[in-house]
Amino acid sequence: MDTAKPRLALLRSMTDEHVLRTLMRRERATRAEIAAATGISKPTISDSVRRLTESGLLVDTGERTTGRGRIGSYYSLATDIGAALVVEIAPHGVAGEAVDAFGAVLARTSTPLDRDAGEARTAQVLAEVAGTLAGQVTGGLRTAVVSAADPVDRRTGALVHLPDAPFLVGELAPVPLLAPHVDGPVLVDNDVNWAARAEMAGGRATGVRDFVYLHLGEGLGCAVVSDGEVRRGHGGLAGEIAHLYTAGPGGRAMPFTEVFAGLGLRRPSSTAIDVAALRTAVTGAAAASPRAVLATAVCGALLAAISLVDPEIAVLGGDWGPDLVPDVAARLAGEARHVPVVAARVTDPHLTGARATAVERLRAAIVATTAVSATATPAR
Amino acid sequence: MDTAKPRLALLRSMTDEHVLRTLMRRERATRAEIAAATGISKPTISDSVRRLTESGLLVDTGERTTGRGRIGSYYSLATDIGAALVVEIAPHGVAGEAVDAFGAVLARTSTPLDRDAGEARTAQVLAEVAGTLAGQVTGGLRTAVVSAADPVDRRTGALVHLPDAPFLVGELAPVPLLAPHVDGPVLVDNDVNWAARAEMAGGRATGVRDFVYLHLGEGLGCAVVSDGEVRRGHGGLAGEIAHLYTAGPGGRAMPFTEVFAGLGLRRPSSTAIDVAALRTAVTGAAAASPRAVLATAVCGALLAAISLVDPEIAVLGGDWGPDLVPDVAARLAGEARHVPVVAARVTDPHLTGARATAVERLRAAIVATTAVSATATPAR
DNA sequence: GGCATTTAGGCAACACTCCTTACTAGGATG
DNA sequence: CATCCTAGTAAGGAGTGTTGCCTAAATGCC
Repeated sequence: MDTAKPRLALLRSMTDEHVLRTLMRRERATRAEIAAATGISKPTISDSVRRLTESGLLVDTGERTTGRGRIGSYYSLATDIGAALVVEIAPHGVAGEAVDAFGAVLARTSTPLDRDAGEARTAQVLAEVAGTLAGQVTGGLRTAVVSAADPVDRRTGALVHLPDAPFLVGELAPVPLLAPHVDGPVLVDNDVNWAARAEMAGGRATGVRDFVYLHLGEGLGCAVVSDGEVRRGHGGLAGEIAHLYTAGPGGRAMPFTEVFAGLGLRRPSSTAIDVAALRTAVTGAAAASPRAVLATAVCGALLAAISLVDPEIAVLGGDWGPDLVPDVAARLAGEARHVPVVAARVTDPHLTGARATAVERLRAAIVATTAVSATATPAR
Repeated sequence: MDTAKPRLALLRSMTDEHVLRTLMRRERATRAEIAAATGISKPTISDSVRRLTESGLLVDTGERTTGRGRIGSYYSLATDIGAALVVEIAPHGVAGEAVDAFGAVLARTSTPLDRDAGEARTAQVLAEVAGTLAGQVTGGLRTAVVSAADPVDRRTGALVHLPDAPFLVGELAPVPLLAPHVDGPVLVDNDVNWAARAEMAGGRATGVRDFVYLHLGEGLGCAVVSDGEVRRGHGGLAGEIAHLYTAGPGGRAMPFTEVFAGLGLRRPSSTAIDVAALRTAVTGAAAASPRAVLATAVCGALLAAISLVDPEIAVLGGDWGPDLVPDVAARLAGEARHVPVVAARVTDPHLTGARATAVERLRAAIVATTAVSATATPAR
């Protein structure tokens, strides 16, 4: 049954949720202001504020209203209500933030890493970042959201290595590493998905409920957004397009990743794309050919996405994705089905996307403190 | 704000919903039975049943309990509470059903059509089927769910013709055609998506939340199920894979549909696949070659789906899809990423899938009769 | 300076919902 | 015929949210 059992306590917890969510948007407010904002009557709001203050979630800030009329008391969320951890794990380093329920960044830290620092070192740095930030917030970390530059197993949150794709961060399991510092759930997803969420909330895909975000950098990735949500698939590997068959040099069908091998655009003894070499090949005057080959290959991947997910637009991101927008758009326009192709806009999209989700989840955790439990009492 | 305003009327409507949904599962029940099933107290249930009876949604059936103890009265949904229309539009004819809130089929009718009956004739038959069924149910048709053997525009519900794909049913707009006979919303989706929903609810994909359903018949189609829902994409064209680039004869990259043109497996002067010819080519002893080409092409399409949506399994349906399961499975097993490939199981999947959704939507419409409106009263 | 105005908040009464705890009704069971 | 068992009812209570009126205190106008 999806409808909760009707109990008076349910109404009360709904009122409390309205009050809390209002104060997550407004920083501070008097009871009369909360009543006006929610449409709930003043006595009911007063009751709720008294309850929430007693349970420690709200505090009287000591500030008082000025201006005409009776002086009112301002209330706000308690300062020890907790924070959320946001972490970005990339081959070049680990960056972390602690954000509060308003979305404000309370603390920030980052540690650079050598390209081949190794998994043990990365794990150590990740734990250090979490520990540092946990020590800087009152109320502790109540949830964590992690962006990792590798595919993520949806169930365990661990990073996974796909054959013929670069393993940038390496064998790493963020969930157990963060558990000592975070008192709550840890959500791990790959950086491409976070970038797509960032574009959806304020970037080129604002308000778009169905689109794809193609990440073209050292690795190849794609985020699939359907009905307003990033879809991760059964194991979390949705959008891992390295093995997608596309058109390579000479019109031959081949996995996307092999197109780069064929063009000699891979880093030495690696499956990672050599971004510098690729840019040179693409910008060189006499180099019309590799550029056209790449545009065709990208176009093939886009056609697969168009066929399967019917996006409203396609966003190209990553180190060299935006450079190819005109070529891909022109090439795609000649196909039977096509969509607008635009370049990604959000800078630092991985942290930006993860931050918004972290705030959401922190807010949900706070609200859940007062929510009536959904477990129905056994029938008699 | 996603949380409704807390009002006492909300609790009451939740109680009413519990009562109604219980009687949608049980056909008839006494108030004490409803109380036991929902966990809500007997007096509250009695109140709710009185309200719902007065408003005409429930009726005292006149039946009485037998056995020890005081005699109880059985209640059930009113017979004039309405029904849902389920229609399947295919090139070979139009089939329709009227189903009640229990999922029982109240009436059924079908009209065969010639292959080239034309759109006007199809529209006429559709309206006739709806009119016939509307006249056979008390309470009228409160919603309709339509399965059509062509791509469907998600916003308008109209059938659309994609280039280089067969247009089996033709230019048809079911929504305005059904409007005179249905007092409520009309949902149109293509037959492949309904088949996938049928496999999800009792077929090969029972309980699977992420999978793809490949329809291989006269046309080529695919249903994408992510997080337990069929994803339709921006315009409703998700899964229209005719133009997906895959590997054709000689390892050349080409749109899926052109593979069949290259093999001479299209109907004369048409973009539709010649299923009879295909089966002959595939079962013929000396015909190992076209069979391998087809398996490879299907495998390419599957790889695209695996890359983009990460399914748990792949289901092959359609006229000749199940025949190719062993070949495709073997071919796919050699790829870097693969999933189990199984044959579709549900017979008559289009009506089966649509029926379940129709019942769901009918139930929701009935419950909405009593629900408190979500529109908050303006703040004062 | 005096006074009406304005606004936050408190209080009391009310309406409503659900629950608990009896209690009643009336056929089965022995 | 006494007892048991069960559906339903009645009464009372606890706990919501709302309305309407009141107070307190600062502002602004005359």
